[in-house]
Amino acid sequence: MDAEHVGLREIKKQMTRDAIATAALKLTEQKGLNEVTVDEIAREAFVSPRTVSNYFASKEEAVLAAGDLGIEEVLEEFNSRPSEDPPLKALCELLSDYAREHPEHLRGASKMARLEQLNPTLRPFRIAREIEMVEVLSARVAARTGTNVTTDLYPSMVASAAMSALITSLAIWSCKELPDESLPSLIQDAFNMITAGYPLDRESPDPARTPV
Amino acid sequence: MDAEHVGLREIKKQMTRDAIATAALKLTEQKGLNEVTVDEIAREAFVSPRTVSNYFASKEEAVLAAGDLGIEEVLEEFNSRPSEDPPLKALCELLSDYAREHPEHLRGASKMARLEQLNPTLRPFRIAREIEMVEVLSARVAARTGTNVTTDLYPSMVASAAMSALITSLAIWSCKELPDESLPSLIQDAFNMITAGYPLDRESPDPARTPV
DNA sequence: AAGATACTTGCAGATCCTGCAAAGTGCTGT
DNA sequence: ACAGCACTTTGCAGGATCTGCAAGTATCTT
Repeated sequence: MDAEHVGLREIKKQMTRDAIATAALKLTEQKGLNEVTVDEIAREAFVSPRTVSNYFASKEEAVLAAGDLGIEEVLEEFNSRPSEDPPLKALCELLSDYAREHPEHLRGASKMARLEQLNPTLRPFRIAREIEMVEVLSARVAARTGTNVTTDLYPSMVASAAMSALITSLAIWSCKELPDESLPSLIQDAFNMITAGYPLDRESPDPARTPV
Repeated sequence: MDAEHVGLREIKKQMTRDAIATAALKLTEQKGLNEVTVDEIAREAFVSPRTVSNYFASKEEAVLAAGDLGIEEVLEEFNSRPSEDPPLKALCELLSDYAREHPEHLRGASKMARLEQLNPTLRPFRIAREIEMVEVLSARVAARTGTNVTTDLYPSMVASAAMSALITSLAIWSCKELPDESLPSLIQDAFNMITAGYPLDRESPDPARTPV
């Protein structure tokens, strides 16, 4: 069995997974998640209700799977590129590059944000996924810097700060309806605020804030 | 109707709420949340199953309600004490003072952390609560500093960083089984790392890390 | 081609959650 | 005190979710 070789089985599996997720997302956009039943999603995706449960533990997870950014890939890259740069610098570059090169994904993210406001049931699950990523990231930061996740403050706090920079940037960018091009620099601003130690809380009277 | 006057009704309501939450926590500690049914919780708390649903939307929320720290109160104090100090400084003081004065609550927190590892269903709900607090905090930071939650990076990032400092400190303190007295200074270390701009990511080669 | 393996499906049972209406309990004004 | 009001508890019914299990179907390996 080659590592290259992807069987028909794998392909079909991915296809039904996508079909279910897409169906869930579509129906949710139409009627709101509360009005959508698993049976409906199943019908829309041309599978049995039982199969839906085989792929997702709940409606919510199905919807979220559809709105998935490729952030996992970014973390993957962070992992596989063992540069000597300090973690926050590397992450800043990776994320702002990603924002520059894949604006589609990020448009999708802001769509999901709106969907989440309309369907609060989604929140806990989305956030749980976010936290999982932070934990993965913490471990990698620790590995890179020779620190220890369970005993040092550093790795967890860096991971959390980086995620916060990304999420906050996205929220502001989406809320202000800024053009795609401005997102990368907004992300850089956020990271700068982190490494600058949150100027408003130090000597400088003027915060690094983006004016309205 | 005085603002002071608390009717018998209110008292009873709070009591049944506590009874249900306590019952949920107790049973979960005994058998694991998966093996606990709402009916059981109801029996343990001497109420009908329907009443359990009246108070909590799910078993998970009932369990979490039992392990509630008094962090809301701390935020309350942050709100009601309009000092001129920068937010991160004020929060650092408030939280480390709180850790010094109410170690019981924080012991409870680390118990809940263990419970959460054993019962992963709890995670999404706990985290969702955390995020809610971050959002409240963001709003207050914004109000204090004259910034805007929806257009400025500053308030959300500060709130998130502060929560991260608290959570990470608690995790490490709990994991290392440190004495109660050391928690406040650990929290201060975490806040120092924030305002110092995460030393490892700047010029200093030596991170502000706590050695094993 | 044939056996092993993995995916899909239907069904049954347990549980959860909600609306509704009836009964119980605390509250308020006279 | 007591009558009327408001809120809470409760049981019941119905719809929905989730899981294990067993049978059927498709894919993979040799």
